[in-house]
Amino acid sequence: MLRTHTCGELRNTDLNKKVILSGWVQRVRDKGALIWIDMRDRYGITQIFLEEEKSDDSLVKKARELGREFVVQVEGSVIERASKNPNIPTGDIEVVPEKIKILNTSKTPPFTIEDETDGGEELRMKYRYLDLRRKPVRTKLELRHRLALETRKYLDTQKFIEIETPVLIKSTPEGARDFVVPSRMNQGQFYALPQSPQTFKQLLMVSGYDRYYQLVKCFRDEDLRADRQPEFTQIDCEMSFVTQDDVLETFEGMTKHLFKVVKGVEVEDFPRISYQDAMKYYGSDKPDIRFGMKFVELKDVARGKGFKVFDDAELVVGICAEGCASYSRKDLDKLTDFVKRPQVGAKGLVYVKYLSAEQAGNEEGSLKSSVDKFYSEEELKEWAAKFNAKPGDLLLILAGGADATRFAMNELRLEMGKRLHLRDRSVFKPLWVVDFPLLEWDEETQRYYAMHHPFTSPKPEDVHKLENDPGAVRANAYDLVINGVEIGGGSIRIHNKELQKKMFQVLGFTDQEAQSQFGFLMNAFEYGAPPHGGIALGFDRLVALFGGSDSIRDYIAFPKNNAGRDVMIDSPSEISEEQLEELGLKVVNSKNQAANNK
RNA sequence: GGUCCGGUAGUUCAGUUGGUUAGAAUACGUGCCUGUCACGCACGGGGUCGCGAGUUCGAGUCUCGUCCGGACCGCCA
Repeated sequence: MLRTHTCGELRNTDLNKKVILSGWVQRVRDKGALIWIDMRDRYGITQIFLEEEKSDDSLVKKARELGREFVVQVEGSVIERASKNPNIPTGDIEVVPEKIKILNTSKTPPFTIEDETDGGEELRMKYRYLDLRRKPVRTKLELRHRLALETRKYLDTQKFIEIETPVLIKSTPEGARDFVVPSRMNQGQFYALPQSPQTFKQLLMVSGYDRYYQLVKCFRDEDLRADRQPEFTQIDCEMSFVTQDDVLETFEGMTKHLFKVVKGVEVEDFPRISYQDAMKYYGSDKPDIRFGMKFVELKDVARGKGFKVFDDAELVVGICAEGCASYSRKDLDKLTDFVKRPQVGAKGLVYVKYLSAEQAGNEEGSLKSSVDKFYSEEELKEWAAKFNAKPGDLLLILAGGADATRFAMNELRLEMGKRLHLRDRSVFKPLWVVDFPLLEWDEETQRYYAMHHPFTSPKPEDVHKLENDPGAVRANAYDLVINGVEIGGGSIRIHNKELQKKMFQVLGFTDQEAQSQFGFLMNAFEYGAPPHGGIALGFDRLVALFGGSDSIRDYIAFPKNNAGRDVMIDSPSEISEEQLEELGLKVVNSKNQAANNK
């Protein structure tokens, strides 16, 4: 037997027991006459204790051979510690060894295996198998496991069944770039890895599996971010004979369940706001509603006073930052620099300080702004009223084209939320964003694209606009947003062949293209397709949100870096001439050739 | 495709206006230490300053290029 107990379970109640432990050497503290060895495994740390005088010479010698991360087996008895350590669960006891066996040696690791490691990101990713030994990383993977388990348990109680769908599928031009896999048996042809199991789950609905789910890897060949990996996991679901409300209620229930059992948090009912209102009040389709600071539009009160910037603007919009009238010139300059960054893109920032009586040095308080030249105090007061601003508050105003200004104001609102500590990681505010537009016009290619995907159904009352005003058609589509993070989205699907055909027409597909790419789905719709709809939640993002992090990388055992590389196994990599030959492929252009050959 | 930040000891970093032999902490090694638990003390080894070119009497430091890593914009139905 290699062990009778783990390194995390022995307590006072185990005194005098003969035990065998196996694990890694965390640290040896050799004080000459006394030697302590911290032994670590997944479950915790147990202290091994030797006295030079009372122990066998060979045992002491063996103990002194141990280095960090050696794998050892210790046989001995549990005793009470002379001086206890209240900071760890096993801190009342220690094990006095009779035998120490080195199961394997270890090189000194390139960084310390400690909660607060000295290793940088790059090194930890290269030696990810060592990084995973660290408790903070292990805790994150344990959280991931727990969420996966509870998701499955909940969906099982709701009569969902998990069905696997294929990974080698067919490339389609819509949406994100596909990862592509060459076929040896069909040279010159390629599989694609799924961006989502979308069409398969819809086919399962046609087959009568009216509640399907899958925790499934999906793949998108697009550039990465802290919250985007080329392979990622979705909680993918589909239901038949449901309305939009049925889907929202089911997954609101699931989300609440996860918060309750995994985090011990009771979240309130999720508000539902339309895409249009989300854009109007937050400038974003994934608003963070942990704090207010809603947009207020000022065009009607600000125009016609000779301030050209506002007069010429399509949109004049502001937010009210509570208690920020005390901001100095320097603070305001910093905010101005923030909005002028190319990533935010505003031309400038107008402020109005609603000074309190104390700040103004008079009895009533006063209003001071960067546009005092154009607006009287009375007029500024009228603005303040629109914001429900109180003395002591600060109004921040941007103007310009509607889309760009909303975008910049969203960035500014989030920045102010951060500065005012209103984005508390222990607070969770989910919401549904509903009534998304069905289509999005793309200037570059001069055509409409499906905002969600081409299988999303238009709202029945808007279907008649498909011909003449496709941009105005709203979809039965919804997103789940939590704390400003898009956690998932879905829709009620089209289940009628004619409507699906029409949708492809609007998207600029010829009948032939639609038939060759999605014919299997439209054919299936002719054999009794039930009304259906579903949702997919980004599992990695959900786990990171639960863990209180913006980056999903730490919650993935073996993630890729921001260039899509796995620096541990060094992939992607070239393949041999023989492999290329078999696949009927030839590399004609490789900018990485030189780098890889070094 | 673009913008920004970084690369100096095993590791994390400092390094002044361009100027003598590039430092600290930690890790590692050796010795001492009877209750440690981030043990302590003493001593020691450890450097292609990412790489290449340029400017200069002289480059870790300035310029250009390049590679690597990180963050972001575009992109992500």
